[in-house]
Amino acid sequence: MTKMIDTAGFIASTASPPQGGSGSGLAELFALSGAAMPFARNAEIYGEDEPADYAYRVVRGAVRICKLLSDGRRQIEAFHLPGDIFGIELGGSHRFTAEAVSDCVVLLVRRSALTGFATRDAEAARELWALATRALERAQEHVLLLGRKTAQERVASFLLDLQGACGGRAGTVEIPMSRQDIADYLGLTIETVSRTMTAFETGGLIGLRGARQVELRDRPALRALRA
Amino acid sequence: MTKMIDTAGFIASTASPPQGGSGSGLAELFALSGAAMPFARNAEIYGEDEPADYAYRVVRGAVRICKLLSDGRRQIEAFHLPGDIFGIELGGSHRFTAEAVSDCVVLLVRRSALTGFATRDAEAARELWALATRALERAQEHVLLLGRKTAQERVASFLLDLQGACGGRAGTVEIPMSRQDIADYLGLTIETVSRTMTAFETGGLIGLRGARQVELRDRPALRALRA
DNA sequence: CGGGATATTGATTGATTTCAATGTGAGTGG
DNA sequence: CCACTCACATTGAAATCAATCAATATCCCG
Repeated sequence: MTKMIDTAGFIASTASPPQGGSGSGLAELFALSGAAMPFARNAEIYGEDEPADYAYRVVRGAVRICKLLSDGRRQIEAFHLPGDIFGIELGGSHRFTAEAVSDCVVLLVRRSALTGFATRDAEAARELWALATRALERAQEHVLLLGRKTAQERVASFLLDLQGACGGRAGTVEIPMSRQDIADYLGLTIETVSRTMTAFETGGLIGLRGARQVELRDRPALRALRA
Repeated sequence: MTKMIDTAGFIASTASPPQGGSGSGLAELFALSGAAMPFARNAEIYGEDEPADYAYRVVRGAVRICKLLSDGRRQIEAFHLPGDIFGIELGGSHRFTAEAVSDCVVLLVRRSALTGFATRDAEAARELWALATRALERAQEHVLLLGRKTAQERVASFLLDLQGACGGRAGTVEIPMSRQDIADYLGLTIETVSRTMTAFETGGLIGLRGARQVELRDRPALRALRA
């Protein structure tokens, strides 16, 4: 018996925070004092080693957090969807690059506002800790994915996570990112991702309506594959 | 120009915390009210899904945080060395298993003591956040390692990280874990780890004095390899 | 001085990458 | 409205790196 909803995915969907009472203080902070900023597809939101003076919250679209290795290799560390907060750093500068996967809108608040808030309000401080810990949990799942899983297992995991994150009704998932993005997230090549998707379709596990729309036809089989 | 000391390794070595003033409140909490507990090599410190009622701090020895997949595959998420704090969870239960890599001693404090401390003291709350964020940074580096790196790059990274963590003088590193542990951390097989080490020795990059002691002979070459 | 776990080395297999070509679809301008 | 184009995706064949299977070596400990 597994949980009804995978909590392990790359998206927390903090849009509507779970805890009751006063609601999410951080989300409120963004809502009240956040400056909305639009980014075009593939635009850089912040770059590696740039000063980390702001925290960000996705309003619309999707964002990728990634790093470029010396040669061309790129690793996407995480995707962020509406409601997700990202860009908060321990040190003074960003350790990764953030880019718009699609046209998107994010809210910005000054880092100082955030830390100040957390210093004054114990609940906000806990929320900040919870945020970091959630991010850690996602990164840990990512490690599990990359460490010892086959291409099929990775793609199956990815599709199920995506379904959990932006799954519409009826098991249809809109994929907001390119095959290259998926490959760089899963530690595979686009060719392998493509081949695996095709194999899943051939096997009746999924249905492909173009490259960006997938129907999860056999969720149990996908779950079994995710190892 | 790279940093003199890799901050990216799997060990923070929080033994002597960097910030001045009152010193580390959390470390102090462990020192004052922590209960010391010894574990034999390979003993389980806590198991996956067990209630997470305690936080832990390594005093002596090494600890591995890992998960066993349905089939035999195992992924080690992190190693913890003296000074490291581990086992703090967002939810009520542990998401991984913690085991003693070698005979070791850890200090335990009740989770409630920790959270209570953080609620009362803003500085402690920040420290807790910093702890989670450091763990996140390590996991992110781990993702980078596993995502698109060759066996050579992984082993080179590992050795350099280890040197940063428990490196004695003169570039000699005591490896506290088995080849199997290393393999399960790097997402490789013991055979590949072994062959890579041998290749490094043959190439003059390292010297092996038994399996558990390595001399980093050509650090620049190893750095170049770590990609 | 065994003896069993741990590590190294060797030969072969296999999954994924790489190289290469073809297909498809969205956006644009005639 | 259609053809063009360019980016993106799929498919195919070959190469490669690491895994697997198998045997031997070494080290630690009693």
